[in-house]
Amino acid sequence: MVVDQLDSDEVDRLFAALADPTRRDIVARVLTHETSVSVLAERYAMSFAAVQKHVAVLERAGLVSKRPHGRERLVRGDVDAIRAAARLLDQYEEIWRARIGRIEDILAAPAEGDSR
Amino acid sequence: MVVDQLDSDEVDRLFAALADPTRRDIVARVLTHETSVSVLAERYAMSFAAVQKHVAVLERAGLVSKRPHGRERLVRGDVDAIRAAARLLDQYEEIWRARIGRIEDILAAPAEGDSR
DNA sequence: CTGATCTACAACCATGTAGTTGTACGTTAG
DNA sequence: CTAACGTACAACTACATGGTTGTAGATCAG
Repeated sequence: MVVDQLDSDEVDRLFAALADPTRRDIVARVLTHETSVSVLAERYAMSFAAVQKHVAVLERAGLVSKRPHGRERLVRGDVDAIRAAARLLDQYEEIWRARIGRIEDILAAPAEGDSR
Repeated sequence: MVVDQLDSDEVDRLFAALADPTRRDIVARVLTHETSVSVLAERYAMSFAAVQKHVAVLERAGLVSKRPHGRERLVRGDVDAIRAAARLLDQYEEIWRARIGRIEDILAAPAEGDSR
């Protein structure tokens, strides 16, 4: 299990990595099948090197990891990174819910200085 | 409520907008307080125009919206966009869980050709 | 061993992004 | 009315990013 406390740079890399359709597709694929980079590359209308770069971005973000298998590198998705991102978003929703509480406080309090 | 079906470009904009610490901070702030752009700008060590641009990025991503209030524009966070992003991530986790099912199938099946 | 395959990496180009400053315009305060 | 304020937008710089091609090192197949 991965440490759940992400610093700002890690969050940057996480969301930035997810902000590209090719990379999201790669993540979805390697979450189910561990796949070599070259097999991945066949699926996309770009060069092998371009796919390699996308994988590197995902790896720096912690969304995938590679392991050597003979001459190929098998890429596999890391669901923990996705959960960490999801937790982040949940925290924003909690901030939002806290606001509701305050509004209800305001409504519950009798209007002071209601100078309309 | 916002339409929940996001196309690829919208997802790109969503995650890209979240991939910046200043923008995440702005979102957190305006989720609780509706805040003018100039008041927001005081909080960050950059020019007013730079903050304005960040707000514009967030707006294009659907994470905030602006409403005119006299000469100022009040920015408020939209939690629906955050929920949409969270749902996206949940879908990746579901993809991952589906893989588990398949692994269990493999384990359940008697080993064929178990040539160790 | 030799050739084909998979990967890594560097160099390069085009484009987008984050920041700046400057200008212009509507709105509020006095 | 005039001055100050809040915003919008354009132009510019610096740098990151997504793509390319080319080269080189490991590893596998025959």
